[in-house]
Amino acid sequence: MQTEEEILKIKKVKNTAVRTVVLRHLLNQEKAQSLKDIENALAYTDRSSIFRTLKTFEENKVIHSIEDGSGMTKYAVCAEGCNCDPKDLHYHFYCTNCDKTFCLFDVLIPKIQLPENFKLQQANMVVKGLCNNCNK
Amino acid sequence: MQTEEEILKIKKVKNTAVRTVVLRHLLNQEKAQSLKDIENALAYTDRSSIFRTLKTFEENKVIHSIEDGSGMTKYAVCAEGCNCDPKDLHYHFYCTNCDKTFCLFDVLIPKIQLPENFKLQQANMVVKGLCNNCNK
DNA sequence: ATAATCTTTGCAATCGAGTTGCACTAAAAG
DNA sequence: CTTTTAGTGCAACTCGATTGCAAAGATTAT
Ligand SMILES: [Mn+2]
Ligand SMILES: [Mn+2]
Ligand SMILES: [Zn+2]
Ligand SMILES: [Zn+2]
Repeated sequence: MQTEEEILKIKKVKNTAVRTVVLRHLLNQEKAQSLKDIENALAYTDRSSIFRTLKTFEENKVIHSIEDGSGMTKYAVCAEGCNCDPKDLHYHFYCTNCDKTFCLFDVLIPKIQLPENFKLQQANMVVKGLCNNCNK
Repeated sequence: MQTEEEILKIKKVKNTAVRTVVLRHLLNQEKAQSLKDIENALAYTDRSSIFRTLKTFEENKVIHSIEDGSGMTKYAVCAEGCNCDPKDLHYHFYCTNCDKTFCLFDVLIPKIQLPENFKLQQANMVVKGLCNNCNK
């Protein structure tokens, strides 16, 4: 597991106080975080600073965003070596009971055969249902 | 192809002026429509009426919604026989160039092997890239 | 080291998609 | 026809996202 500093160095994002603490928070969570989640966790850091940090992280592929339909965009740290291109595609699971959203890095995503002449660039794949904790 | 009246009858949704015109509009489009798209197309119908119509349609499985990451939820008429359960899952394609979003009814969606004890209920699968028109 | 320049941060204001309360109208039931 | 229920239009509001701006911090040039 890489440290915040290593990740930022690799992704060529300058290290600052806010960036370090936001990235550390994301690394410590198992579920993808919304802006509000992060804001609540980091009580003394301003929302817009976190917001801009997330934008910077996303542009530089430190994190990726997930639209899970909850109304708030969620963010998760990219896997080591991820370049946010089609080969790094993976599903996300949104639990309709506990609201957890996380990356299913281990679930194989098959090659998607698009119609003639379509070009795949990215994807937002969200599978919804009950997580193991809630499916009882 | 079913008429608006037939669809509403099958789905047990009472037919009204607003509902007919909204459904007709959706049927006439090849791409999924946002609330604003519909509002613009139906100049004399109120936004909140369209909004509530869409909610009613979705609850009764006349249409399904798509979160394509554009910031606006899109809506598309369900295929004949669709019941909005896992077996009716299909991908959606969002063209990052022309902003069209549509249902890929013809692209096979493989069985998704979820982790132990997870239960699949629905999904929001959006593949992004260039459509055949824009990929030139 | 100091000054000039660029970047990041915090705060407040704003935007806009989505949603709701309420009164009015239309349709269905009695 | 009268009562009840459902649908509509309008205005107001919510809330996540985004932006303008000035202060603070970091970097580069002199
Ligand atoms: Mn992910
Ligand atoms: Mn669809
Ligand atoms: Zn759960
Ligand atoms: Zn296109």
